[in-house]
Amino acid sequence: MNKKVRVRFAPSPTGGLHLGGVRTVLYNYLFAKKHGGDFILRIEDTDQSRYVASAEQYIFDCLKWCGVEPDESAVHGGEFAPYRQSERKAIYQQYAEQLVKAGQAYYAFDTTEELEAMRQQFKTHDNPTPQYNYEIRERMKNSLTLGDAEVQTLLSAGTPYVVRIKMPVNEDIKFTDMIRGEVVFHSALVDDKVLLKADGMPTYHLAVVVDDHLMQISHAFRGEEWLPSAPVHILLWKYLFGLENMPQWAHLPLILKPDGNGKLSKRDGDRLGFPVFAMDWTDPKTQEKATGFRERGFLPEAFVNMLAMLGWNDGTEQEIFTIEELIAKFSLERVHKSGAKFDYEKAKWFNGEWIKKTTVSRFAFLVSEDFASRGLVIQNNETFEKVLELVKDRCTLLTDFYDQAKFFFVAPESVDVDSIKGKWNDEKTDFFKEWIAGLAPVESKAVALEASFKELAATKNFKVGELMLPLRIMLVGGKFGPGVFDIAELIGKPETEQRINKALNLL
RNA sequence: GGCCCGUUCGUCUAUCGGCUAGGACAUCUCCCUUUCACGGAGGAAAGACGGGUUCGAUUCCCGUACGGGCUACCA
Repeated sequence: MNKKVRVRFAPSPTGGLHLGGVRTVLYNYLFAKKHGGDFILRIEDTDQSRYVASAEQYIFDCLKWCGVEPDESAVHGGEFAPYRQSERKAIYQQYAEQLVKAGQAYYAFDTTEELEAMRQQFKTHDNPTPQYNYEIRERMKNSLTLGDAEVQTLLSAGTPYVVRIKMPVNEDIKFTDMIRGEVVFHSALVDDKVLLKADGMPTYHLAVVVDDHLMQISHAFRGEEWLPSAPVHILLWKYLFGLENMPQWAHLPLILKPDGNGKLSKRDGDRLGFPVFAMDWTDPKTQEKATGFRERGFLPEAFVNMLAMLGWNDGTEQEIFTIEELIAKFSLERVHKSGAKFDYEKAKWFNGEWIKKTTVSRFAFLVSEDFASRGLVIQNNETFEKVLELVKDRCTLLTDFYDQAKFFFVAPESVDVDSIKGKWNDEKTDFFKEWIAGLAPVESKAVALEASFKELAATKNFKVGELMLPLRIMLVGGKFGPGVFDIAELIGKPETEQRINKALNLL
């Protein structure tokens, strides 16, 4: 390994960025940073008709939020620009031509209808989906079966064509995957994949090989779903740039649906009620909306931590890692081979742990934004942070703070007096009136409030227990929240008095 | 159908031939808390199956079964 470590991620901008994608980026990033290398972001806008600039921006925003920004990309620049496939079109065409000239690829003029007819014709019970392979290509309309003159005529007439790779008839194609070890494919079982489409754009197969070479990629990470097409890429490397220059491959295990089986899809989020995208995402084509982890109230540190553990661990029992720790400890040898079902409950647990260990000032602003979006504008940041500190142990998502802390700023709309009505009497009413009247007009500390409360209860022969729940319900509205006297201290005497009186009227 | 990959508690996983199979999430019980959480203690819960190799297999090999991925002019 004498090449500088250089990895890349190549998202399709129209697909958003979901769990599997973020994890691939993350492993790329961790590996590059660990080895002092670079992380490049290339955009797979192969289908120009669907290319949307805002969707590309979305990818960058997600990576920025996650803290795994690329060193080089269409927005960051760098020595291997351009980074959008659409802007590299001519480069791919040149390599496709080179392959055709060398007899390693060929022009194919078959129309969609002709391909469909072929599939119908050769379809059998044992072979439901006939492939355009070494046998079939002899019976199709391409530069292998047509004479040179005819091919030239078609070409000069502007007949649409694609370039297909010519798979060898009998060859074992093997390579060593960094995660799976040696993998062998037989060339006869792989079809003649399209390399260059009729619109002149490359398919992923050509683009990935050409760009990995030109961008000097040393290690290539991608999902396991790409494993079956690896032989095409290996062959392309052999033909174009030499196997000795090929990056090392790592095929990552898939992230699976929590229920049943299969790859986690965008749909599963809606169906099961959890996010699958890093941030809120609107499909540019269908306008379908999907919520993101960020908007659901996840801290990026927790999101990244959770994703890192879905397919890797350091061999110890540690589960909470900072990104720096992940970089230091990440190793491909410890990446798992089998897919992992996504567990939203565990994801929330990670977030709860991160909220607990993070100082509130780090996310106070985010929470205040959430409050504001629900119509509660925070005026005093100092008390706001005190409140967050008080309730943070009860929150697993940033959006939980609203329900847990709302009553500090506005009196509860509904007060659950039913819970205490049954055992209520005039003596209790008198107790509360007397207690509140006896309080110092300015601020009182929680301990002082508690002492005076207990003292008065004792002189009036009440058990403190009979009065604590009523006080809580008066101030909070229900049976939840942190210590009552902490609440009373923070909301201040006038507000405390008001809430008590309001509740007494209801009783 | 074909090819490829995989298989330890419900879920995520540890184990690189010696295992009373460990941890975490979820679940259950108890404790703490004059609320709800947090926290603490404990319980139940796993090596797909069949053959080898070996003194000894969860671990290595081979079959079988099951699961997944791919099988487009999508990535």
